[in-house]
Amino acid sequence: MYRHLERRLAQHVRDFLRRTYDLDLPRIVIEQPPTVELGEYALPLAFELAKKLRKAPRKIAEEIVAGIGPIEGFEKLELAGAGYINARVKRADLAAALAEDAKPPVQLPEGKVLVEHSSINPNKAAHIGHLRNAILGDTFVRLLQFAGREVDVQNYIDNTGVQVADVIVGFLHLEKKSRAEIEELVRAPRFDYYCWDLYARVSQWYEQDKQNLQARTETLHAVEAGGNETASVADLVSTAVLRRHLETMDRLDIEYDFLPRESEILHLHFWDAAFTKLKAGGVLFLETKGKNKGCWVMRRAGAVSTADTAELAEEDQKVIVRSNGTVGYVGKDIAYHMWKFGLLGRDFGYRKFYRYPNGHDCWVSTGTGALDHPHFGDVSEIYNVIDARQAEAQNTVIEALRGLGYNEAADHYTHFSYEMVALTPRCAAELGYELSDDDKARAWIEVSGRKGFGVKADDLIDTLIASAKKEVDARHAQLSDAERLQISTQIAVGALRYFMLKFTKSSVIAFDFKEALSFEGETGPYAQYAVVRATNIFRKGGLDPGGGDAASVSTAEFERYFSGETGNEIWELWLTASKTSYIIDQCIATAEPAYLAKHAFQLAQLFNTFYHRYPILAEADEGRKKFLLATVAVVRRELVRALAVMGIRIPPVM
RNA sequence: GGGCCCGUAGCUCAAACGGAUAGAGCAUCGGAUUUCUAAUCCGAGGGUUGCAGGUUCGAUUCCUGCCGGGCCUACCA
Repeated sequence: MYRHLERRLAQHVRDFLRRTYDLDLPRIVIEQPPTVELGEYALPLAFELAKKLRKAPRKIAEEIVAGIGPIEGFEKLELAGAGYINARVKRADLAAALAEDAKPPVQLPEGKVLVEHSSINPNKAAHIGHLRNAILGDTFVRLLQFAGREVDVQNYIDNTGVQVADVIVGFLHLEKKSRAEIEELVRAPRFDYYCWDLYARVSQWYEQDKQNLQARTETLHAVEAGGNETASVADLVSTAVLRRHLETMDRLDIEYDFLPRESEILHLHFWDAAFTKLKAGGVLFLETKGKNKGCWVMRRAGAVSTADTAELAEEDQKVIVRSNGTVGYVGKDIAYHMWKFGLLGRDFGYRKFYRYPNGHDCWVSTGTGALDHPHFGDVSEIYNVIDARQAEAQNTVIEALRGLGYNEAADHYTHFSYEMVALTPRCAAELGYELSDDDKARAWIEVSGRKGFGVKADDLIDTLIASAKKEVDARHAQLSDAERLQISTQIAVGALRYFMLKFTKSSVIAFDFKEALSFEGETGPYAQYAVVRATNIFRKGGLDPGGGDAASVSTAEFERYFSGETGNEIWELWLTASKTSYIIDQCIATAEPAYLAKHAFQLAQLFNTFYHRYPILAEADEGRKKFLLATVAVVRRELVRALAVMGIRIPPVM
């Protein structure tokens, strides 16, 4: 509702400026006044117009306020300060619309959206860095779905890369395991933990003797080529680890629709199709001299030089095809992204891979697969949730699309970039890692899968559940253990998801158990608890928490209860509740889910203050009680909604 | 060397296109509970927004330079 009124206000102001001053402003800036007493919207545009109109800002503001006329849904406009125009909405009207959950129609862009996230190398257990990726990605999916978009969720699986080859080297060369032994291991619980340790050992083994790197090269070639025993073992191992990753993410209610794998990008010759187009389009150039002689190269994204591709200096070149004829990962990524936009002219085979407990199927790519399958790819917009370190590679893919003339696609390609999760030195020490003096002085230390340095995702989730369970056990001894465990899990997931979302994407998270395990203050459980309290009011009162019997407050009653100081205070709660879809729009437009986390916290905070100040069931005045109940119903509904978009559920009790 | 990001309270972070008195949480100190559950609420202290210039009616935000930190800059992915 809030965003609907904002648009109407902007439209009226725009019309007025055109009519009165013959001015066309592309953007009408609309803000929020510092306090709700001053109104619901603030327009600083008089300052901006002062120069153009050669008048004092106050004078312009006066003219606008006097001349704009009535606007549906608004009480009036007011002049404030040195030239602000504050708009007051008709509180009762907005509240009535909110109480009945009115949803003004919105225009949606055409076409499907594809979100790629997680994309964890299937050679070891997932860690906290992967959790940030998956939680950001999954939340963005939910944001888009809330806004009404159709979304494909993809998780790219690099099952033929160096990292998988390394762990296979571990099985075959270090441990000299037979296929039967590996098959046995794969069936053990948390097989990904085994790989975590083995992968770290392989890295050490390489460092002991550079000769050992020979095994990596041979193994990688065998895995890429396919159709041999090594590749078959690699498939066995990477598939088992992948399954573990899906299980881990499912604990957080994160699901995928499709898992495109690099093995199919290779074996279905996606690259050949892309290569032909890239050569024909002049995007790639065969270097004939210098360091990159014999390689097909393209302009590196961000290269300053404006020279032709053929004349680029070495440092501005990005090697796409090596001199031995093999293609690097950026090349494969270009082909994959042409497929995403339906520009490649080839498709994967598909088969079902994993069924979630709720019955949803996750598909995987294959050579020749099922005839009957959902249609993936061929979308109009994509978001790639990939950490900031890969910005240049992502931009190179975008430039390749542009170079081929696919500007429409390039314009709708968003690198959803976020910073890494690192460990505080204290956290690293707690985990038993030996730190150099240099490391001890740092603000954070980067997680490293190669060194086996990090916090594993399942370990963190287990710790959170155990910590929540202690609290739940102490508070709800009458419940069964299974019930207490389920509540603890919901709290743990709420805490973890909120923790990963409360930071803006550009902020490095310096991970610390103390903070992550907190259930108080600005946390997920704080917001969950507010909903549980709201629900309790209805339960104790024998009422429907949906607020069906509370939605019958008349406009006149709303007007009465929203006046005065108390009215302002409760109005602020309603106003904040009305902003959920507005905030969600902002999150999508800026690709920043943290705004929603802040919003949910703010709403929960206002509710807790309200809850403390107004005893509702004890309210003697029936009309006022009905109004207070309507307040709780609306706030509860919006809070449940906002949390659901963040993938956070509400426990029955806390 | 070049490119990108960051620097805000003791700590961890906010502040949408430049806007009204820079806000939260944690920590510290002081209060609130026979109540719709205290995983809560109220209050207090805590800031030269890294430094120096510039643009502007107005700068944490934009521009330039400097200081400090991180990442990228492989015929790895």
